[in-house]
Amino acid sequence: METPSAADVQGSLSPRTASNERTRDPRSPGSLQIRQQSVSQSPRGTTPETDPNATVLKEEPLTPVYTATRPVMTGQTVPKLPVLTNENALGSVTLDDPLADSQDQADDRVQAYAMLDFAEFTFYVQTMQVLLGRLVDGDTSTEALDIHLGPTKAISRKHARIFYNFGTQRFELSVLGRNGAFVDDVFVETGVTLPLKNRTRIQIGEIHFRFVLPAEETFPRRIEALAKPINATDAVNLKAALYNTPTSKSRSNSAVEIKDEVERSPTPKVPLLTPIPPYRHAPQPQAQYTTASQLAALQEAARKKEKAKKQAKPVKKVYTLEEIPVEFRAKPACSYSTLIESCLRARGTEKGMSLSEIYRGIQDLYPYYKYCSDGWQSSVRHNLSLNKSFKKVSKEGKGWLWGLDEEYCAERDKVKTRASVPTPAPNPVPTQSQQSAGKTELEPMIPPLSQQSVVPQTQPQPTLRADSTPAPGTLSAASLQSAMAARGKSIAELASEIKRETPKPQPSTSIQAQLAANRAQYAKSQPSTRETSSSPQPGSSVSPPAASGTVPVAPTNPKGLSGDTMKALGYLQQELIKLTKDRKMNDKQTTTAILTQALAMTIAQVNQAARNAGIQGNPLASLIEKNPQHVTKILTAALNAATAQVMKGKPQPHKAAQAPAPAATPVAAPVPVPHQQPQTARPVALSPKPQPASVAEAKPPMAPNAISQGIRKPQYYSRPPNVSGSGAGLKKPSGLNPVKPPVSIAQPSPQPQQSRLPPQADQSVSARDAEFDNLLKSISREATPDDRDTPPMSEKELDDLLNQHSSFVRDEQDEGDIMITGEGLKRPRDDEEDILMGLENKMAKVD
DNA sequence: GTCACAGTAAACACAA
DNA sequence: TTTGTGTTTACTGTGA
Ligand SMILES: [Mg+2]
Repeated sequence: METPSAADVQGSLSPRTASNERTRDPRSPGSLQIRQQSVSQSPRGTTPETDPNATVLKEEPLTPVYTATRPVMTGQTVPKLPVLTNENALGSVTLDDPLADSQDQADDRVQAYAMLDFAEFTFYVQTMQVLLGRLVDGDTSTEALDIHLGPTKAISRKHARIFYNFGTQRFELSVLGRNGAFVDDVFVETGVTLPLKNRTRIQIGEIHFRFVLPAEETFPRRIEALAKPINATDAVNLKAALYNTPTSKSRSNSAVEIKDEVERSPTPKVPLLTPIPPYRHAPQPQAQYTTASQLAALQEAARKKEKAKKQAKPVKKVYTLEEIPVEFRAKPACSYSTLIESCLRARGTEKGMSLSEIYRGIQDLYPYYKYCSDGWQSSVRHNLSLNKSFKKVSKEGKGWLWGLDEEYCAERDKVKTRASVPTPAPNPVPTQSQQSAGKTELEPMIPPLSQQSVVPQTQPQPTLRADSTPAPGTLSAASLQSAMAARGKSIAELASEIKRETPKPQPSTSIQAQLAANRAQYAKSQPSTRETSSSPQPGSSVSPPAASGTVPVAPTNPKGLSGDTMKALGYLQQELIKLTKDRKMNDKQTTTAILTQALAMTIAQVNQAARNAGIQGNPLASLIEKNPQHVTKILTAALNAATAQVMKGKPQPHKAAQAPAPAATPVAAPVPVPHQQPQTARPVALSPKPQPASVAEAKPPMAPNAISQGIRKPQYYSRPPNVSGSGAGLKKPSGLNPVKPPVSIAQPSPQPQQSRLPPQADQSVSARDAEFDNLLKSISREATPDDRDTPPMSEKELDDLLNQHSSFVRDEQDEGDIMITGEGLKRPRDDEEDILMGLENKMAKVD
């Protein structure tokens, strides 16, 4: 095996690849080192060794010579590896003569700046930067990746960059991927760069690793710095690779490929492409190894153990959003007890059902549970144990056969019926084909509107739930959300429905058109809405009626809004546009939808905050006056949420709102809130007690695993608003639960205050409808100073203007990536500002 | 603020 | 020893 000297590496100005070769596998004798390897001269010929256990699992056509496709750092030299020359940091590291024969060191030393310690391998950072991401065939830009993080689209093509910052003299991590990353269990959104300390934990998608600096106690082996001066160009081009020769030959420009199978297969021929690489946990390098044989022995033992473990317990497939049929993405809005009961009724026998049968039954009846992550089984067991409705019928094998305690059920139903408004008896047994057929199913089981929570499950983090909280919004937002809640749908779903259902020979591009669509949607859903007293639902109607808030914003003025309100709305509009300037826009319809939604959300949030704080008067105007930054924050979060929903069509209304602790981390909010006092900007006037200032910041005390599970254990659908979740019990059997009023998008569930809000007063459909209309009208009418005197723009003019936005395209590079967090949507574009300013002006003219 | 309830997770014990 | 099963407990969020 060729191990070019450092001088060779250093001296060459030609593009080359240095492979960071991992050769832990004992089956490749003498390869228990990681060494710089230049493949620049003859990538095919200089990798004579063939190791079937190569890390790189994917075979590709041979590439003659790696050609750098990345920008090259020029004109800069690195006298020494900064990290290692810093006494403070790593004084214990011995700096070898850079010109020393690398072959001598090859046996037990690794020259590297740092190490990325993955679960199954170790990547030695031997270059000034390392790119991590998802390799996409045909996308040459991804060929520059140093580490392939697997095929899952939750990982962006260029998801992260680890690089040495010469200015700060440290390694830093730039999060490039849409879905962000977790750094030391703290979510870091895209666009953020932060310093890396020794042993920093990084999680991208489901891939975990640590950034390890070469300190004796942490580095598995003696890591030597490439102490000699090197040309920065070389540094960039030195691509460390974790592969062995056979495949490395064919992948001269690639590095680590994280795959599922194959890796240690004796015949790593066909790469298996699994969405999430449940990669094997190869033995981690142990410190203090001095000989290759020792290392080999330990590694083999560990590997065997790992293998056995793997065989015994196959990794459950983790589905990506795309893989899950749309109709099964939402968790059925019924409690576990309901699930179990329905299952037992549908499939139970005299002898009962075993636990595993119940599992399967639930999965069959509710395919959602086929796709969601584990954890629900535990809840089922818990429920079986706890709930007296279920009793052990007979013993079988390990456990019991479970059945229904009909007596108890009957009693329970009686109590239920008494406690609530006349309600159809629960018939929790869905027909087998209901959910399977993709219907909204559960019809017989749950009142039509409370069927499914459509909140996509992304993470177990507390999320806003569209059907778990009373609609707090008063203004027009209420009607928008009422419409959503009426169908138990998320905003995103509703939005998509609006898109689909709105008769739009022409896409409705104007605010008015959108309004009309919303109105239509609202009206459509209204008849089935439970939250309004105007249309009482058959059966129980325990849910709080859609509240009319205390917000007196033109509550009785269908034609016009008060001056304050107008002013406030104008402010909102301007802020919205400001915020939008930094974003990549989409087609006009989408843009309109986003803006409309963001507006509605914001209003709802403000109203909610006001109500929480017992604010009387005009909360919007009041808050703007007292704490405009807070308003901006809310607006920002709402914009994020709206953008996520509209753009992705993914029912993840709360993702933005659940931005993991933006205030608690160096991470900025999805869109940096301008002029904001960091972390301290709290709505003094509106927050008598500490409460989340906005959706972006609103965050409950971190529940265990809350954030960390976001990526670590992707649950692509947030636990549905446990319809039965609260205060239900016998009083409110989930199956009988009326639809919960919609939650304000801008209102994260973690806000405990919201639950204590007085329910909104009833409001007639038409009133709210008009209000909604008026709101947006007024907003669009609110002229900017420059445009006050401009003549109104015709609908066509507006459309033409908006058409300009249709040229906005999505991020081509990451197109197809799954947006998990609903954040990171900020995509600046140079010409956006002009266009948006134009939009702003035009909007002002439109009426 | 308190309470009840449901969801979730974990610890633990037990049996196959 | 591992895995599945069942119980219990703790904690959290939600709604009344
Ligand atoms: Mg029981």
